[in-house]
Amino acid sequence: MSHISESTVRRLSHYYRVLEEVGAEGKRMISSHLLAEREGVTSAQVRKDLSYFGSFGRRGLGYNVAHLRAEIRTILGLERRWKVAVVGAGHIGSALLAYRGFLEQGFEVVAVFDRDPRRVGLSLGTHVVHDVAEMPAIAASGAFEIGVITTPAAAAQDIADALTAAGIRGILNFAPRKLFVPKNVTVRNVDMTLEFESLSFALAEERSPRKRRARG
Amino acid sequence: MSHISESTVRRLSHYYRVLEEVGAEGKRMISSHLLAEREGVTSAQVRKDLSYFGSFGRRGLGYNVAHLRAEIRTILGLERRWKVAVVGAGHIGSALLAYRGFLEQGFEVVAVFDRDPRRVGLSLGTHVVHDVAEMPAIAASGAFEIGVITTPAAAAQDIADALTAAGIRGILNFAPRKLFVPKNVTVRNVDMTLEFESLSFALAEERSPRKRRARG
DNA sequence: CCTTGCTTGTGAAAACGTTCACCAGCACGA
DNA sequence: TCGTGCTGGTGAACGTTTTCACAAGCAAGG
Repeated sequence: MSHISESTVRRLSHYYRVLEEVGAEGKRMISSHLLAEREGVTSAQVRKDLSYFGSFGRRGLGYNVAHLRAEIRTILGLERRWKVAVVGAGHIGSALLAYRGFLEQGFEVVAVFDRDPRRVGLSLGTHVVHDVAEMPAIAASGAFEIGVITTPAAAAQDIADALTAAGIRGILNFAPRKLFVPKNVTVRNVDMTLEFESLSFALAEERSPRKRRARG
Repeated sequence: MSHISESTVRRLSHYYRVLEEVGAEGKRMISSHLLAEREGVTSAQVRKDLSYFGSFGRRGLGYNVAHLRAEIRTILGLERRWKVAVVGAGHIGSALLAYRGFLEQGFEVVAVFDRDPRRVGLSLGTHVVHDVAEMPAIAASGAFEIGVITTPAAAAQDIADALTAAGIRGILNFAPRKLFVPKNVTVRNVDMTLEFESLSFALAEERSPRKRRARG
């Protein structure tokens, strides 16, 4: 087991949230069954996911809420603080900056960039928008580890290239476009257009389910 | 083959985008190999995905770009126009309203709601923010088919309950919380917190890969 | 100490998704 | 007309993820 599936990692994030809630409710212990129920998965799934990283529970008792939360926090790399740069100061970039939840989770925006001269120099929350031309130098200086791309789709690949060239190995891409990056760079996508279309498919299908095709 | 996997649907959306680009470049035909290359998957995957819905290509030639695009458009249910309501007029909701790309893809925002009396009545782009208390009646009148939840996490489930009670069967959830809905309702999630954490895991792992646990 | 009731951790099985490999079929040129 | 080169469609093989099912282990109570 040297490779953890992305599904497992995503579920760990979910478990983490549930544990926060459950902890706030004052519970000390939680069983895999209860944890699973609150997340809409099976208890075996919970135990299997956790088993990839160690044995955190006690038979007959369940999991200690605070302890398991701390373990998952470490597994997800949330113990340390990640420095983030946002490239693209449009609507999504601005919304992201305004969301204060990230800081609490260990993500700190340290720089904002945009290509548009009319935006450069503007204040966005506590940040001043820098010219994207300065980005490579700032990235190469080690000022941040994660680049968030909130530019239009057409610019996204160029930005990704610039980020990777500057040594950035983590990219969160909000642009609706596939990014090609070197193997040692990790990209995660947030694509609401995709989700809208997936929803459209599900709703359209429900009304007129496809028929089994005749054998050709 | 009565069930199409979500992965396949997502890839269809991606193919659709590539076809738009390729069409704009003036190409008439495209092979599964080329289409696959531009999307970062295998050609067998492309052919398999499409085969679930019919035979759209011609052996020796490939796929007609305009035709395949139209087929996928139909498959995804993008031929019709979907009416959308946004619940939560905060940063994300506002960013969403400002994004004009949705209309082009067949999604039209017809109403915006918020609970906060200070926001109700405000103009957001071409929309006036309504009180969320009016939402159930408007939803039940059939004014929209898709509800987008951009409220804080704590309110998300209540909104989802209200939407489903009013007959809405498609929900796009931006709140970082699992929504429980009846079986005939489809939920898709856009969760940037999750993606940040997944990225954090990948970056943390890269630096200190887990060791194979000793057998217990 | 021993029994009872509950829960974890995990091999094995099942389900699911992806890739392979090859036949069928088309255009083109000789 | 026939051969060549290329491409789609698809059953089968493969790999991965999820679920099942049960032994191992802990707490509590008598």
